[in-house]
Amino acid sequence: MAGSRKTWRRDEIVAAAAHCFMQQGYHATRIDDVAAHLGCTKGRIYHYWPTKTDLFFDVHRAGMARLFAAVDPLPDGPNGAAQLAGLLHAHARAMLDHHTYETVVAQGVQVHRFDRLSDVQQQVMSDLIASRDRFETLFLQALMRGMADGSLACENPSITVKVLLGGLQWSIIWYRPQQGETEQDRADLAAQMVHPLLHGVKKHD
Amino acid sequence: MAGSRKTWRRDEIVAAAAHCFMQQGYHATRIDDVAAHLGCTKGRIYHYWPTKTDLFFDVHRAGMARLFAAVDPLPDGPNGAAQLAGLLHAHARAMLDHHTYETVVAQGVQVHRFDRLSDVQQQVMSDLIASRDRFETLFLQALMRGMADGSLACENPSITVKVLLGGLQWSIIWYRPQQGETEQDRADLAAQMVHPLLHGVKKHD
DNA sequence: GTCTATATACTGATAGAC
DNA sequence: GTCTATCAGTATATAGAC
Repeated sequence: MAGSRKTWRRDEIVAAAAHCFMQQGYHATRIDDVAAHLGCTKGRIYHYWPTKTDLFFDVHRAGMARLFAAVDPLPDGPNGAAQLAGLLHAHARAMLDHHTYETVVAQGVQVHRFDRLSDVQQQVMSDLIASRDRFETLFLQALMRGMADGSLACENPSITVKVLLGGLQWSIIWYRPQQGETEQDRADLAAQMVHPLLHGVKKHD
Repeated sequence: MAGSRKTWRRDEIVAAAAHCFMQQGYHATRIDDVAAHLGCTKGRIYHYWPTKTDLFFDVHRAGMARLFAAVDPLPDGPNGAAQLAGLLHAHARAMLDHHTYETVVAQGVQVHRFDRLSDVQQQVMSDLIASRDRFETLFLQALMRGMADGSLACENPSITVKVLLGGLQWSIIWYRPQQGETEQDRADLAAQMVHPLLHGVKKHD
C-alpha cells in the first residue's frame, strides 16, 4: 500500500538522494551525503537498498513517473496542434516543478554504461530506457497527427521532437527554483519556453 | 607557438581526456583511463597538469574555443533573422562536429561546484562561466536586432535564447557520430534541427 | 530499523629511477 | 619526459551491537 510506513521511509530517502544527485551528480554524491541530508547514517539507507546504483535507479524511476503523471491526464484535443500544445505546456511545467528529479533523469542511465551491473539491474535499466522512449513517442504521435490533419508542419518529425523536448529539458541547466516563486511565475515561464517551440511547428499559410 | 612539440603533446592528452569525459563523465573517468587511452601511464599526464581538475578545465576551454570558432567568422547579414539563422546553423554543425568536446562543456563547471578549488582554479572557472555567457549573448543580440528590424518576434528574448540553444545542445544526449557519416549527412541533420527553432521566432504576418 | 565500527577496494597524486 | 612503485585519503558496503 502506498501510504505504508516503509513506503514513506523509502520516499523520504529517494527525495534526499534526488537532492544530492541533482546538486553534485551521481558519482560525486556519497551515500554519507544522502544520510547527512536526512540527519541519519548510511545504515538506514543500506537497510532499504543493496547498492547506490539501485537507489539511483529508483530516483530515476520517480522522475519518469512525474513526467508521465504530468501528461497522462491530458485530453487528446481537437487536433494535433492543440494536443501538442497541451503536451509541451504540461511538460514544461513538470520540468520546472520537479526540477530536482528531472535533473537526475537527465543524468540518465548513461552514468552506468560502464558499470558492471547485475542481471536485475540490467533489466531495470532497460525498463528505464524503454519508458524514456515511450515518453518521447507521445510527442511524436501528436506531431504526426498534426501533420496529418494540417495543423502542424515539419521536415523530420523524429528529429523535430528531439529538438522540441531538448528546448524544454535544457532548463535543468539554467533554471533554478527561486525563493518566493509563485505558481503563476512558473506558469508564465513555462509558457514563454513553449511559445517559440510550438510556433516553430505550427502551420502558417 | 601553436605547433610546438609540447603543445602537440598537450592537445593529444586533451583529446584523450575529452573522449573519456564524454563517455564516462568527469568523476567516473580515472586518470589511468585517459593514460590507457593514450597507450601510456599517468606519469605523462601529471607532467603537464597538476590535477585532474585542471585537465578538465582545459578540455572545457577547448570545447568553448570550438564553439566560438564556428560562429565568429560569420557575417552580420542583412537583418536579425538572417544573422540568427547563420548563428543557429553554425552552432548546430559545431555541436555535431565537436560532439565529444561539447559533451564535456555541457558537464560544465557544475561538476566542480562543491570541490575545494585553488584561487587560480576559481579564476579559470569564472572565465569559463563568462565565456558561456558571452556565447549566449551573441544569439541574444541577433534576436533583439531581428525584433527591432521586424524580421523576428518573441515574448521573452532571454528565455527564448535559452530554449533555442537548448534545442540544439540537447543533441549531446541523443546524437552519436555514425560510422560512414558524410559532411552532407551532418549538414542535413543540422538543418533539420535548426528549422523548427528558427521558424518559431520568424515573424509571420 | 538504525547505529557504530570496520573491512576492502579504489584512485588521485607524488617520489624517484631511467 | 615518461615510467614504476607507492602513499594517503576516501567511499562502498558489511557485520554486529542495540
